[in-house]
Amino acid sequence: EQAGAGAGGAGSGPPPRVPVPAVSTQPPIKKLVRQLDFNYGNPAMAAAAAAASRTVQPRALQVGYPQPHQLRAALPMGVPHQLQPRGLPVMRPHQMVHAPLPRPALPMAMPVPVPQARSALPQPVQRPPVAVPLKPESPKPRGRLYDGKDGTPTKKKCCNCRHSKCLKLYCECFASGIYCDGCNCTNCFNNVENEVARREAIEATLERNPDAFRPKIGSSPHTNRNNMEVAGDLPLIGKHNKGCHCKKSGCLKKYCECFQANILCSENCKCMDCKNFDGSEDRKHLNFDHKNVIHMQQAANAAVNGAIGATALSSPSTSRKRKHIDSSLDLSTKEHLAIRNGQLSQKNAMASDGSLPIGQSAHPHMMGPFKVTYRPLLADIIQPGDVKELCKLLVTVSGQAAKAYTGIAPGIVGKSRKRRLQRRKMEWEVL
DNA sequence: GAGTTTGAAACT
DNA sequence: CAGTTTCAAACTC
Ligand SMILES: [Zn+2]
Ligand SMILES: [Zn+2]
Ligand SMILES: [Zn+2]
Ligand SMILES: [Zn+2]
Ligand SMILES: [Zn+2]
Ligand SMILES: [Zn+2]
Repeated sequence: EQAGAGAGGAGSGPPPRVPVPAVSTQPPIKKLVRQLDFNYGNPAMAAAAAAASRTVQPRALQVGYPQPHQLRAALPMGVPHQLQPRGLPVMRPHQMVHAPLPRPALPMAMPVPVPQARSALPQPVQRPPVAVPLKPESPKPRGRLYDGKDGTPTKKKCCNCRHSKCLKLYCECFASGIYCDGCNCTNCFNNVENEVARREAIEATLERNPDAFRPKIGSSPHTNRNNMEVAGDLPLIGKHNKGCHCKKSGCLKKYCECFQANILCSENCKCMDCKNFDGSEDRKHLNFDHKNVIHMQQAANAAVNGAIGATALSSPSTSRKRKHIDSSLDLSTKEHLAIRNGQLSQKNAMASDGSLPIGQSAHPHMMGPFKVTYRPLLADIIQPGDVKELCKLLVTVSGQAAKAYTGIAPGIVGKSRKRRLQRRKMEWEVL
């Protein structure tokens, strides 16, 4: 019974730690789940935003989704914020950034997140571990950003809301923190013209759930210290923060947010008859049907209704959820990596070629309301504090080297400290 | 494209 | 917090 859900896992059977077969492809995504995708882009808007930001005076940003708690003052300019500010939908690291200058012009402001209370360093606490941005995948991945048709940027379609005014989380656009633009919605208030109402809606939403605009999928680095190999890592990195509550989809259809995000169900999920776990035969079957959506759906159906589902045939014990995904990072690495990257791909990122959940990088440009500009891949990875550390390290190292060469005793720096520094240095090299 | 199914979000 | 309703997307035909 509730197989999947929590119980299963732990104790019973041998963990079939099935190594996941290479990931295979999954159906091209169509739309993403509601709320899962935060990056939309719109070059024009981005440019405008950038321009606008340039003209504004530096002040606190705030334009966007106000965080109830305190808003911290301005972000360090020019510096990428590192942690994701709570509350707001952030975009993927390498793609966008908030403009350096705070305070976007009004109209575009979207959810700019307010930096969480502390700015940077403080939180050793467990911030969601994050995966490292794999490959930046440059700009093209998403095949259909622009629909070829008449050359008009059809961009990805957005919502088709009719009764929510696009001011509720039901609306994908609103949930993603973007304005509706080119959507097929009716009675839309998620636009600049209705900024006031929109803002109120945002506040109300945040009141209900302060994390409403934060990414729902936390990442979990499945990487080892070097984080390499992540890329090869299978499909599932990260887990849904709240978990799904599916009852009839077996978590093998896009109705399931976990599945849609291309991640396995976790202990956070309270789904029934979950088949979205590592080692699930049913899930494997899906993956094997490369690129064939129809086949995949059929496989999913089979799994769900038990017709063919592996679960029907094989051991009754099959169902487990993965519990601790994380694992293997050493502390220091975690410290460094955990903080950033708050989110993984929130959508099913499978590309036509079957890629991983993570990257989604494709957006060549970003969307408007947020001010965005292109940013280096490591922009969100490298934090100001890191830079400082690195500088310190370099100074220290160079000093030591000098001493070594000059025969001066190096004793000043403790060994352990040195080691730490060394380790850090290595981490940097990796990055 | 119309109609059904589904589970998150909203509401009570 | 649980139970119900609302909603828009995923899916089916
Ligand atoms: Zn909408
Ligand atoms: Zn929309
Ligand atoms: Zn709309
Ligand atoms: Zn599910
Ligand atoms: Zn799940
Ligand atoms: Zn599940």
